Amino acid sequence: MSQPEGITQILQASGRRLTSQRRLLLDVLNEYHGHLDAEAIYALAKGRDPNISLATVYRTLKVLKEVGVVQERILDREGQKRHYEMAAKVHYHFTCLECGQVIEFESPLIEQASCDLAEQMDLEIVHTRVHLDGYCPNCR
Amino acid sequence: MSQPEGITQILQASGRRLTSQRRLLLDVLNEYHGHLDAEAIYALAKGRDPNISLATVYRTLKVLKEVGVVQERILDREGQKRHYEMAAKVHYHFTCLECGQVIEFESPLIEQASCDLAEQMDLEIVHTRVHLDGYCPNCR
DNA sequence: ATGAAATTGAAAATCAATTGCAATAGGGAC
DNA sequence: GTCCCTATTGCAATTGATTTTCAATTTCAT
Repeated sequence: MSQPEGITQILQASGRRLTSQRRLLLDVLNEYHGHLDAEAIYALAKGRDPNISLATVYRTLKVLKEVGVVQERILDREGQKRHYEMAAKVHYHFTCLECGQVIEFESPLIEQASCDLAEQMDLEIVHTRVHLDGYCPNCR
Repeated sequence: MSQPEGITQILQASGRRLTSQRRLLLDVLNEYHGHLDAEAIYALAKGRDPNISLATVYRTLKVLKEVGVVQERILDREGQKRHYEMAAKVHYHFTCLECGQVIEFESPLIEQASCDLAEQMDLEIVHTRVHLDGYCPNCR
């Protein structure tokens, strides 16, 4: 019930299978809709299936990314690790350099900037990554 | 002559020294103003000083980053490695997913979007990362 | 020139992410 | 339901970028 029906089909359409591990990870991602890193996802998943391995987490995230169900982000300025979330409508992120909180936002202006550029330079833009960092109201 | 005078001062102001290795890396970064990764910088530097080590390259890039002389970027969507360039006026990047070419661009719209958000959410924005990928005119 | 402190090279260590392999488990065909 | 082929898994080992440790060297204020 926690899975949108489509996902099985999406996976199977590309000859993939919906295993219990994949179902579990989808559950986790759906429930904790923040921006989890692989380690955090692993920890949460392990709480329900102690046998799941970190390698499976990475492999599953890769698959879910490929089929467009989850999105991968680099949220910390150091870029050391990646964070994952269920694919949602286009939005961007702001990270507070002090407390680490992540704020999501949308921005038609940015979309327009990207369209402008595409037209002007004759590009086909597939993906737009935008990330701001700075200080949130509490920390500034 | 290839070094802006300021850099020595900038380094020394923070109790750092301008060593031959640092001078060399600054030369390299100034001459090849593209977006080099640490390995490429290392290769170029090694051509002139075979004794320089990769660790020094990383350490120096870190220092130059800290004093604001170079900027670090994540240009490939995989985010596996970082690229470096001399700090210049604010600009963003587009990477062709096919041929890998990087196109730089400026965008007042993006700056405005970021200012708008800052005001609206009461944020202080320190840094704006924007990166587009897609296909360049030749590859689309 | 002297010396304290910063910096270096080389090798080892980290850390996130990936991969090889043998064992396991989906899920279509019967 | 049973069979079988193949995708997937867990585990351990590996990769690849970056960082750190440490003894030796170099910078630069005095």
